[in-house]
Amino acid sequence: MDPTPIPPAEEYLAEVLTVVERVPAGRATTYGLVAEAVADVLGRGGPRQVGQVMARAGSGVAWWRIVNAAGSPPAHHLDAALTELRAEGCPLTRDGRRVDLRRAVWLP
DNA sequence: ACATTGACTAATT
DNA sequence: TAATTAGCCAATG
Repeated sequence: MDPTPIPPAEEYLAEVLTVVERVPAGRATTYGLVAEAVADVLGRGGPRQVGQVMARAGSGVAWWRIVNAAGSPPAHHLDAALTELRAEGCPLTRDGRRVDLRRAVWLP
């Protein structure tokens, strides 16, 4: 029988979204950490793959809780992300342009 | 099969 | 602190 008619990319997509859903409001995590969590299950993928998935995911997911290692949300919707994060009470840096990962990071 | 691309990261300057 | 460089992994043309 065919237990997996699921394309690898779709499986990876699903796993990434699962991890993203676990990030609590008011906290944030990085592409790299999500990639590691997914790799623990699927054994493949890296930060760039997570980014690719998020780009495809669109709305319906809390994409603004995923930031790069420096704490900056994706440049595509930087202002929108900062607005959402602020609304959730996510700790930001003094200049208010990035997430203060030292306090806000959530480990998968 | 090869080259290009991308919501990345870490090290260097 | 910010800009640049090199490395990385899979999707796409």
